[in-house]
Parts: sequence; structure tokens; C-alpha cells
Amino acid sequence: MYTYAGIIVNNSSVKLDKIFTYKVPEKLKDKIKIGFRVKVPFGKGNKKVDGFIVRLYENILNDNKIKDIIDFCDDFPLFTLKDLELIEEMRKRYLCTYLDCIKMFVPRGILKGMKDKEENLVYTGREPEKRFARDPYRKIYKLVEDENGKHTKNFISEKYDVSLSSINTMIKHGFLITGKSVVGRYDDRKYSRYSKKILNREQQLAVNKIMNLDKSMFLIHGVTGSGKTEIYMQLVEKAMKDGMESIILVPEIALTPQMVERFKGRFGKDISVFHSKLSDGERYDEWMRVKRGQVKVAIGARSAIFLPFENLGFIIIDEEQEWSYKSDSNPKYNAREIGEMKCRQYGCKMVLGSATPSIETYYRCTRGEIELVTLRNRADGAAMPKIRIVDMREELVNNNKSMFSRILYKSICDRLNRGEQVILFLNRRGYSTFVSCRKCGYVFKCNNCDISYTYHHDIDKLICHYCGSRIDVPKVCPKCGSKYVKYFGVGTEKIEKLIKEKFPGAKVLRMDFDTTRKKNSYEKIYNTFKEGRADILVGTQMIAKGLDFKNVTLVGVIAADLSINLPDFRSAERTYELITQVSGRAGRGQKPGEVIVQTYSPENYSLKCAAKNNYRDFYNREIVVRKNMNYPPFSDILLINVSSKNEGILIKNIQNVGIFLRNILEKNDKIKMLGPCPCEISKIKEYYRWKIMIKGKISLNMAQNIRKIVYDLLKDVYNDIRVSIDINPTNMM
DNA sequence: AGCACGCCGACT
DNA sequence: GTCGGCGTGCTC
Repeated sequence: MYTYAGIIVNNSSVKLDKIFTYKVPEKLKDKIKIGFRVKVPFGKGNKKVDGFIVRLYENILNDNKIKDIIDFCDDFPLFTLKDLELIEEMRKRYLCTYLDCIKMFVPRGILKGMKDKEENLVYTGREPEKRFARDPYRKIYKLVEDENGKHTKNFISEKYDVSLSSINTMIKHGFLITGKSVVGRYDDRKYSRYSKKILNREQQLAVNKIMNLDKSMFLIHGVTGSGKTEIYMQLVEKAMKDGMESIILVPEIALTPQMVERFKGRFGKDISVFHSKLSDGERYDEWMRVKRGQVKVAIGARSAIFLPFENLGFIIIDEEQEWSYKSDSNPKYNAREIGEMKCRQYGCKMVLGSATPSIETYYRCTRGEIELVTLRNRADGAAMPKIRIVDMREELVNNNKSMFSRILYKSICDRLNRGEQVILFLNRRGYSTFVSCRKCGYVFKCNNCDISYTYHHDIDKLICHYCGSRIDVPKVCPKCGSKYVKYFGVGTEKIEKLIKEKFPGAKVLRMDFDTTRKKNSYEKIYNTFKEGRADILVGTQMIAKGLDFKNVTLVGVIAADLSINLPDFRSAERTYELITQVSGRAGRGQKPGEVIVQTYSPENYSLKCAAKNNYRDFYNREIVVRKNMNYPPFSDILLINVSSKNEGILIKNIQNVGIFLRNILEKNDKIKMLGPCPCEISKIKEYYRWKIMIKGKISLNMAQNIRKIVYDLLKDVYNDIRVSIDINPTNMM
């Protein structure tokens, strides 16, 4: 019998991140368990707040000051003992609060007091008689009889165009009966069957290896189009036959209708789909379906890793290198790492898949921690596209100052003549990426951010891509008054315009943040291009992944240098990935594909290796760089970011934190501290930003200490300074 | 985070 | 002599 319980209060303050002890009243004693949400009196006013049970004690040392739990909030615990283990581990590892972690395991709907959705459904009663034995009553009675207890009266009235008042009359006389029942909020429309495919030899070997080898982690390294999805599906199916459940994680962007269709088409009602567009209610329902054991498979973005399965067989993470698996708000978890923790807990297998694995994961393969499974061929036997690197410096020498190399220009002409489609990729939206004065060099910058304005031609305004502020285009330089205001740098909008000028006969579409803002505009552009109603698609990052157009035979990368030159140790890895991914958009049908990559640094090894489609070569070069520079996977990086509207207070305090940390870290020669220094983007939305980077083998304890020091030193300026501490962030800026 | 306590100035 | 300003500190 437990008499006392340790509780985490539902209040997100860092200062309340501790376990409070409460007394369990007699009436709850026999039912109390870890994971229950309870109502407790809290604070001087004994305000009723929610709390989560994380400890149970038979006795405690002294119980003065201790208050009683009022009651349970739900009739079942919201998380299990295993979940609690994970919560504790996450709190340590991701340097956040208990509550931050607990919230990942509990759908928001429950905390908001949502319940199952109930509706008054209509059933048949006794048959209409006497003056009611005629239409419309008989007709309505028949309609209801056909789908007894399936619909609400409003639905019937709308669908079959009968009057609501007739239905009400029938209910009044007992010809129809209404009854409350629980209805799902999830979409239960039927999907056309997506039938099982026969695996080729390579795929079959992969499935066998994963099923039979006594290892828990696997990486499927397969070229784009090698049929990884079918492998996942067959693994999941095998697990289902053994009564085991599976989670499949995909990057948010990949949760396209096509992907969902495939999985629903194969697994029907047994699968639950999670994506960021679900409402709280839909999310709640899907979570409950998992909790009640009604679904065996879930596919979703990173947060789906927390679904309450209890009998896991597989955790599958597609495109494992994707940064979107790492959360950028607390808890700053990486779903890959959570997957690994769950694997240990449940003894299940984890399967990572990628055409361009992260350096960290591949390194672990070479060390035998993860079993490598390689797929060398495309499932349908199609050839990989040919990638050509074009040196833009030579174009300049040959007096070609345009954005298009001669070969790209000629290739586009070819495709247009043959009626094939072209994709042009440029990772920058807008028209001109900066505007400056030719006389004094003044660059137009946003007042709220340390970012130059981007000129957008279609609305004829300057826009800040960080805070969204927009201003009219100045006619004269605000600094020197000259009229020589000029536009530099090229974005997708300008590429679209240039293409229209150079190829007046071609139909051009643009897909970027600006053209897909409206609902369904993404699908619209996608379908227009897919159905061949356009010849050239210009786009940003957005078009790099997943899109499958059979008639695209040419992909042009306008400026590969953009991603090469980012101030981030992962820029080479990202460049390799990007080039490989955009290349994957070419030649997906019968006709072979070609890729043209324009750059000013053609000797760059990530480009060269991507062009040869040789991941091993790339990895071997990159891992040496990481080793020499002591970057992950050979070290951890702890990034402390602080921001404030008050630059003076910010600098003074971060300098102080810097001095303290340096003092402590100096003793450890395995750890290096860089900064404090302003971030690359030193101001966003009126907030000045500074950072401290700590690099080396950082133990959990060390990280915990650093966090404590930072929070202690900043506790008096808590209202003025925002702090973020991130272990192994994806974005170094 | 929120709330109470507490110690100062302005006002009935 | 009281009302209310927000600085300080605690919450089982």
C-alpha cells in the first residue's frame, strides 16, 4: 500500500521542476499508480492544479506540511513505468524539465479535458403507422434502416435532402430513436488497395537479415528508388503476424497524401497516421486507438515515437539523416535517440533507412554498433541519373554572365523540344537577395533583425525573411542620398522570370514558401506539373524531396555553392545529401535522367562524390575532417544560446557566464569552449543573440552542471534574457 | 509561473 | 490611519 506520492506539477516554470510529495487519501489507495494525472492543492492559495504521479512511497521521513491529493483526473494512467524511465533519461540528456518530457507522452487534448467525441445517432424504432405510413416518413425510415445507427439526424437530412423537421417528428413519435455513441474523429475513408510487391533478391536478403540476425539496430543504405518502403512494409507485416506493433517515422515533409495512401492501402484500419496538421481532437483519438490496442502500426513525424504501444516489434526511421527528427523546442530530443532508448526497453529492432546516411550513423556502422544493409540497385532496375558539374568561373571567362551555363541552357532547350520536363533548384526564395547603394555600399537591413532585406518582385516590396516585416523599396540611399540603389543576388522568383524571358514558349511553375502559402496550393502546383501542364518547375528545398515525376529528365542546380559555404561543420554532409536528393528527381520513368550542378567550387569533394554517386568515398573523406576537427561523432557539442531585447544586459550577463564556465572547463583538456560571441545572425525579431559553444566529450553530469551554472547565474535576469541549451544541435547558427 | 507577504508613499 | 505600488520568495 502506498501512502504518499511524488508529483510533478503541471506548471512549466523551471523553478517548479521538482517532485512534490502528497498524501494519498484512503479512497485512491488501491488504484493509485505511476502515470496517473491527479488534482492537487498547490501554493499558498491551495489552488487546484494538475499533477503527474512519478513516485510512490510507503512511508516518508516527515510529513508536516504535506497536503492530500484531491482526486484522479482520468480513469487510467497516462504513462507507464517504462515511459517514466524514458522521461527521466530525456530530462537528463536534453537538459529540460520533467514536465517538458511528460508532455510528449500525453496528447494535448487530454490535458485540455477532451473526451471521446459523442454524437446522437439515429436508429429505427417501430414502423411508421396510421397517418405516418406514407412519404416522406416511409422513405426516411427506409434510409435509416439501411445504415442503422450510423449517422446523425443532421447528416441524414443533408445527405438525402430530407427535411430535418420530418425526422424530428418521427423521433417524437418513436419511429426513430436516437442514442449517444462514441464516434471517431479520424478520417475513416476507404483507400484503394496497395498490394504487396514481390521483392527483388537484394530486398529479400535485406528483409531476411533484419529478421534473423540477432542484432537490434540496422541501417538500410539504399540508393534513391531502391525500394526501401516496400521493405519496411514487409517487416511491419511480419511483426503484425507475431502480434507485434511497429512505429514508422518519416520526415514531416514526406507525409504526403501519396505516402499515406500507400500505407492505408496496405494496412487499412490497422494503421494510424500522425502528422502536424491533425487537430487536438484527432490526435487524441489516434492516441486512444493506440492505447486501447486497436491499431498495430503507426506512421508519423517525430512525435509519433512517443505513441503508447506496449508490444513493439519494429521502430523504423526513414531518411534517418533528416534534421527534422530533432526537435528545436524543449525537450530538444532526437527521435532517432528516443527510438534507440525504446529499443533497449522493449527489446525491439530499429531499422534506419537512407540514401545518404548521417555521418554519425554510418560511423557507428563501421564500428559494428549498427548492422549495415546495402541496396545497390534501383528496385525497377532503372539507371541512376548522370550528374555533371559545371564550373561557373569558366562561364565568366567565356563572357557568359547569366545565371545559366551554356550547357544547362542547351539541355533545357533539348528537353523542351522533346516534350520532357525540367526541374530547376535554387535554395533561396525571393527576387533579389540583397539591395544596396552602389555609391556608399549601404545594404538595406531589417530594423528588427540583423538580416538584409530580400526584394520580392511580385509585391514590389522588401521582405525580411526572419521576421516577415516588409517595407516599400526606397528610391534613394538613406545614408548618402544617392539614387544608385541596386539589386543583387538571385532567388527563385528571379529565376522564374529569367526562364520566362529566355524560353517564352515554355510553361513555368514556381514552388517555394511564397507560392505554397495558401491551403492546397502545394497540391495544385504538384498536380499541374505531374499532369504535364507545365514544362519547367523552379523551386527551393521543397522540391528536393520525395516528388515523383516520371517525365522529368533534367534537373538543374543553379548554385550549389549556397550550401557549401554555410558556417556549419555539417555543410559538406548537407551538400552531398542535397545534390543526391535533387538528382533523385530526374529519370524516375523510362527515360534516363540528367543532372547539371552549377558551382564556383567544382573541386569540392562533396560535389564530386555526389556526382559519382559514391557515398563511401564521401564518408571516408568527411570522417577524416570530423576526426581532425574533433567534431561529432568524435565529440559532443553543447550550444548555449541567449537572447534579449536589451543588448547591454545580454552582453554583460553572457560575458559573466562565459567567465564562470571557462574557469571550470579550463581544467578539462578534453573540452573546448568557444565564445561568448554574437550569433551569425546577431538579431532576430528585435532580440539580440549571443552564443557559447562547448565542444568535446561531454558527460551527462558535466552537461547537467553547465546547465545549473547557466540558470543560476541568469536567475536574476530571467525576465530579460531567454536561454536555450541544446546538446548536439542540428543548426549551429 | 502565480500568489502572498511585506515594506514604502499618497490619500480619505 | 489605510489603500495599493511591485520587489522577494516560496510552492509538498
